[in-house]
Amino acid sequence: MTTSSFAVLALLALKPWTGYELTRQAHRSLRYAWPKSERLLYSEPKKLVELGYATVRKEAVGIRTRNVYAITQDGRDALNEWTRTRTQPPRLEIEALLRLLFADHGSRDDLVRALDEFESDLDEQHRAVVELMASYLDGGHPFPQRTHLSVLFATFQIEMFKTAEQWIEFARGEIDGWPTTEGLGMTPRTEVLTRLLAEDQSPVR
Amino acid sequence: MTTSSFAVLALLALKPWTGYELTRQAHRSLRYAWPKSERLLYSEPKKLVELGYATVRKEAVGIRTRNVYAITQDGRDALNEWTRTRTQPPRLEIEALLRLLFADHGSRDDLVRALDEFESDLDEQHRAVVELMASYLDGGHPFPQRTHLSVLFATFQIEMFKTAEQWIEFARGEIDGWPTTEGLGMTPRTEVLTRLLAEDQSPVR
DNA sequence: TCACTACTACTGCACGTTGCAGTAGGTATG
DNA sequence: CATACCTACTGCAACGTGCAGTAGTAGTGA
Repeated sequence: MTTSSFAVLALLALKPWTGYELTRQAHRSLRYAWPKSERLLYSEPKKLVELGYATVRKEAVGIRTRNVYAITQDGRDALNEWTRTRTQPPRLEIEALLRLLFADHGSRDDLVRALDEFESDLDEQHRAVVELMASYLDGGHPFPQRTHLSVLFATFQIEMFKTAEQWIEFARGEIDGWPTTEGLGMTPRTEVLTRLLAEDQSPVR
Repeated sequence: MTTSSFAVLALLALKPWTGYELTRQAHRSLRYAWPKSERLLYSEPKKLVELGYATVRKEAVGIRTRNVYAITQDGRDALNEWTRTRTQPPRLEIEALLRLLFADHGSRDDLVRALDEFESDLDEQHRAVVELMASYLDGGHPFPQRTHLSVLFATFQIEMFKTAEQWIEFARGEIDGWPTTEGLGMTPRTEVLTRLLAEDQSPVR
């Protein structure tokens, strides 16, 4: 059982889903905390069935069938045990920052473009969360009794999006003042920033 | 060539490294933007050699040898081309938030503990960055001419750490007001938060 | 000088995960 | 009736991780 298995198990604890529905639901609700491929979302419930944590039922849709997965009591027990285990450390993959770290191998325009792309990726996700919150106000939550959890999670997302977007604006300003991406080193401005950071102070706000 | 291949290639562009040194350097400098396993860091340079982007030289250390990898001109060209390609969207894996989303399957204590663990993981990384900045002030950067890039990157990290830590404090306060993790739904307080978020405003600060 | 420990320096392997191609029926629209 | 999009998967190669295993090197103190 991996964390991804428990993520799927937790979805099954809400209600039975078909494989396809699991991919949709994971895309909507898990994507920002635990992003997993569609492919995996089709494989995991099969593993859960083998372990006795879920059951499958074949359902007819015209000539075709689909798999409906449901959690078992053993599954609920396993889920409850999982909540008592140590949480894994966070893991952030941000290619735009990798580009920044090695920006001296490309032009200033390349770096600025990487930041632009980062910003538009964030904007897209940011807007989606804001819209989701608006829909909750209209009673649009699929599991109304869980709204308090979704909203607290959304608070985290909005905070992070805003901070990241502010930093991008800040970074653009800094880079504007660079004659090139290469070889600048510890300029007076960079020293000011380093000094602030060494005292754990924010140069952005 | 994956993004990870380019990450290793970018390290080789700085200077030649042994396999072991690559794992150390990736741990120090790439971990927060592009976290990769030690295992991969040993495999990637071999692939680069096969592609003609790097060379290996066996170096004797007593009875044993180690592999020293160096970038080729083809490698530098490939690296420069990479800076012009589309940046991948960011990807965040935060198990603590997954626990929050499904906190109704465990106790309130479990949820609070998950947040505590999240916080201590962040704290550890946060402190490491602050210390790194202090060391830069003492001229401790291994590639002094690249300090401006490292420091701008560190600015991002500090901003994100501070924001995440503030949110954790906020979340603890919210959860304190919950009688249980389960079934609360759209309470008056949650509605206040939802309304703020739907208007893209921060409930935290 | 010798035991011990920590560091250096990897490799093999099983398993988790992704991306993509392929397959094909169902449903709504004009 | 065509066609486009949605539903509903599976197979497979390749990417990536964690862990066990192997073993030489360097430094410390007894």
